[in-house]
Amino acid sequence: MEFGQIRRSEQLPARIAAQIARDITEGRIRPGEKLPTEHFLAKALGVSRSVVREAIAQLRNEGLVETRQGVGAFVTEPHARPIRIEQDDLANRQSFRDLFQLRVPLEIEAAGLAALHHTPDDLQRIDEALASMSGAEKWTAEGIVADLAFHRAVAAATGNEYFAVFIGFIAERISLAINAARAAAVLEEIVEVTIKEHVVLRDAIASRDPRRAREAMKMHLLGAARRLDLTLESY
Amino acid sequence: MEFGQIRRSEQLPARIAAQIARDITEGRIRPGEKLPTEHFLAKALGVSRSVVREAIAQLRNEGLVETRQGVGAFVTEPHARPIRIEQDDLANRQSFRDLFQLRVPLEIEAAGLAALHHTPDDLQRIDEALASMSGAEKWTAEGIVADLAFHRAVAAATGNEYFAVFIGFIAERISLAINAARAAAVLEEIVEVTIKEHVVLRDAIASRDPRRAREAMKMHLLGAARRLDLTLESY
DNA sequence: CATATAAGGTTATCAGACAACCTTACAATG
DNA sequence: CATTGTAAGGTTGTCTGATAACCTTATATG
Repeated sequence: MEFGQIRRSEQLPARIAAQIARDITEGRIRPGEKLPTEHFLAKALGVSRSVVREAIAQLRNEGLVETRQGVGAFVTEPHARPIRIEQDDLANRQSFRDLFQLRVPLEIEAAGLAALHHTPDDLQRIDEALASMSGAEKWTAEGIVADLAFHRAVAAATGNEYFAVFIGFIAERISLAINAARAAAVLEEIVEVTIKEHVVLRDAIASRDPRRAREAMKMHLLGAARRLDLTLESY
Repeated sequence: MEFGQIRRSEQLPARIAAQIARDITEGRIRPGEKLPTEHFLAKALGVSRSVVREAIAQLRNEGLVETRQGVGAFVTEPHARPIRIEQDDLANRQSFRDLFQLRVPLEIEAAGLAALHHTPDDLQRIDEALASMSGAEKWTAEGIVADLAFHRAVAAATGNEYFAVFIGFIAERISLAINAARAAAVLEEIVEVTIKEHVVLRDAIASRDPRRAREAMKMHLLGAARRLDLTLESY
């Protein structure tokens, strides 16, 4: 039983912002159109105007609307939005598999780059993460942190800032989804295999042979997919 | 002189949010640390608490902080945040190259999956993007939109929601950065080569041969990198 | 026709109050 | 002594009401 994972209910501004955002992204309010006034929204939604303002501030920050004092809030033309993946998004198996599948080529490439570019500091960080993982007796929060740290250390060793950002982002969400879906005891047998594969990967990176590192990462991820009962294409 | 383009002075919440965000991203307030209380910030900054709250709502929406009622606002871990890449971020060549390098394995994998999974609708959308691109006389906004549409259509044909999300995000940022960095005339000669490579890729996907599709995407992207004077590792 | 002013409406900010929640300290109980 | 309950103090979340700043439209004036 894992405490500290209880979700707090969302606050009013966030809920209202999400609802308006949905209306926008689903085309019910189109670019150039004006949102109802703050006063109207407050009345219609049964909240204070402050809450509406905070929601609109969020939408403005996301670039979904722009406000003109004295006139109103207008929906902007669609443009690039950040990538977000909430824990709820990965509750269904298909989405989880999709993200895992995305992870594979990224981390294989990262392994190859890490073999080419790692520094002694990078290797030390990889080793520290490995050591933390060996110490974890079970697939507990510590083990998850160590597994994440290992993958992040590999990504950082690529010397490419965006591999570090994207892999850190993806690996964390996958780990959290696994943790949310599994009882700790079930994962215990997986840890030993994972550590072995991590060691092989570490050694491959240290050998500065990118082909070997890529192969080791591929084996590790395909093994992880199998252990998670995920079917991925192979060719 | 462009009227209607005059920048409105930023509102107080946006300015305060930006300042706090700077303090966070520049390490003056670290992950896990608590922000000063709303009351304190309002007094220190000489604004009302509502303004502070709107600013914090923005930061919360950006994922930079999380708030706990009765306790305070805390800076989140970097990997808990959404992925954002602003156009400014790609103004320096190293960052642009890093993102391009990240793009390569993703789109190669996407080509393979698209070869396996595409539907007739997917293929039609790829063809429509190709047709739009052939019609563009120059590397104009239309050409950029068509190029993006092509890559997005390929990503959508994977049948994997996250390939679509991530590749769409990355390809768009790269296209915008290229557009910002180049005069239109300089890119004109690139268009013809790009179209040829797109056609080869399209045919490879349609053939349902993932190896051939991957090879075609690899050639296209490595060619694009060469044309952009980017040096990528090969192995 | 052009310019100035007034009126009405909307967003931006301010101030103050109370609700809900959290943390800490202290008292009561077994 | 350990555990449970309660009170106090502080913080965020929401509400109410007011004024400032801005925008648009209508009307008056030269």
